[in-house]
Amino acid sequence: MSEEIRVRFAPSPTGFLHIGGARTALFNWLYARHNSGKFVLRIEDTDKERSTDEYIDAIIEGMKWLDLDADEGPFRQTDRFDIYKGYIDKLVAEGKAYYCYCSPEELDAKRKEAMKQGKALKYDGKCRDLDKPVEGVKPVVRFRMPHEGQTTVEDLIKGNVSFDNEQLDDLIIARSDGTPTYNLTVVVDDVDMKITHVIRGDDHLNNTPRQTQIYEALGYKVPKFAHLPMILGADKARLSKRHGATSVMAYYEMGYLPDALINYLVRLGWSYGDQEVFTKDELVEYFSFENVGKAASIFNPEKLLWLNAQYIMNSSSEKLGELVMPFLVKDGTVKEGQEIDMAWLAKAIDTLKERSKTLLELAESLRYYISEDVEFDEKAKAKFLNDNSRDMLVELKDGLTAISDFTTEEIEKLFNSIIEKHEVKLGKLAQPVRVALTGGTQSPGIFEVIDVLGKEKTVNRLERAIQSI
RNA sequence: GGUCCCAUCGUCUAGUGGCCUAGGACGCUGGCCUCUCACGCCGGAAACACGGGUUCGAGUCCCGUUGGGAUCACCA
Repeated sequence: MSEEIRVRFAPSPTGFLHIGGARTALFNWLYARHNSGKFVLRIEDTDKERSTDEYIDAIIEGMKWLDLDADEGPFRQTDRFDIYKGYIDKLVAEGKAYYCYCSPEELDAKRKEAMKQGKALKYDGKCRDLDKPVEGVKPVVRFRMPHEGQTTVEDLIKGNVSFDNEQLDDLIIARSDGTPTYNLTVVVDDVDMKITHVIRGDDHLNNTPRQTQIYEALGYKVPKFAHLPMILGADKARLSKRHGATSVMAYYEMGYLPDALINYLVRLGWSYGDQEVFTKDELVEYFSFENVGKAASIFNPEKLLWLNAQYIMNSSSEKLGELVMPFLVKDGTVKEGQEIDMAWLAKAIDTLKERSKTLLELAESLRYYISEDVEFDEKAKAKFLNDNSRDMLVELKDGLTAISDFTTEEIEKLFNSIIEKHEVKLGKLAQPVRVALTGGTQSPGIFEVIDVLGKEKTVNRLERAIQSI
């Protein structure tokens, strides 16, 4: 019997959950679900200077929105300092790590010098063989890296990657205040949490041989690795605020559906033949590292927008009604405490969902259905609400008022009789009506709009438009 | 600069030596549909970075060049 697959997402709470982190979390989640394994969330907050509880909450909020549910955690490394301490002491006792008394300033100066001379920026090993402590200096602990041979990382995505051990320097595993650093904690935790596959961004690939050495010094089996290619901005630089929104929750605010973001993100680096749109179940079923590419990819907001439109189009109007409510409340279309008939809202959304790329757009369009009055677009009013259309609008208003059976069929008959009488095409009447009812020149089919609005609102708005001429 | 990774349309990608006259998707674009806007449908422009090998045959394998990225903290 094979061992259970266990993966983890291990963000550092020094910022919000961003696009890159979300993609890493997603691939971990997919791998766990595909293999019926476990997905662990671990917060790497050993850097107390930069980590905050707010960011921990923000990361959890982002994952919750994306519905990337963890099976275990969140674990916090700051709760585990005793564990790391034990391992650090053990390493020192066995001579696999040593105290280093060099000051940060001294190290910095050496780095700059090395940079100037174009040499490798590597710790020179000054304290490596020191036999007694330096008085009055709080030392850091350094891991004693081997200087000879090679370390090969077996990566599920990149293949075998070899590094000369000569390259590896004696990295710091404990700060002078005794707190552990990343390269130690990540190894200890992955061992302790029985992580079988380390799936992370390929910016970690260069760290991997160092970590491999630590695994071996501790006497543990190294897990499997899968280093995901980076997500870059349009200028091929690392994705940052300059490239637009990078925080996952910003996409919530812009009216994106979580599944659309997921679908977009998964196709950045992964593919399944020519398929573009996937359900979550399909993703779980199809996901495999064999189909993960090696090259970095560029974040393309247009394609995400298109996917979001697809997801909106294919969502039920009832569900969209629920999702769009917060946006309606936020922009004031729906007042605090105002009752909205959700069945009616769904009917309104039926007419709008194939012309809304985001929930924000949907909310905006919904305004002319929900609000009492509509504001006329100046140019539209000038072009369509004028003496040319006035008579037809009056006839329509009177005709609609007189209709007892307010059905689309009857309404269409009325429209036809008016345009026949005036010898014009439907557009000549439909556009002025559209402006009268929605305030602008773009909307769903005019009969759909009237149907959603109902008799009273339709007649009132026509009256108001006529008065404005 | 050292080390490591990477390289198919503008972008995401299919391609695992002959099925490639290189396929799909976004975007762009011409048309159809039509009461507007969308949706949808039909069509178009658009790529194997370059140079050497290996092979009967290379987008696919190897080497080099070029280009891009990552990393080199008492950050993770």
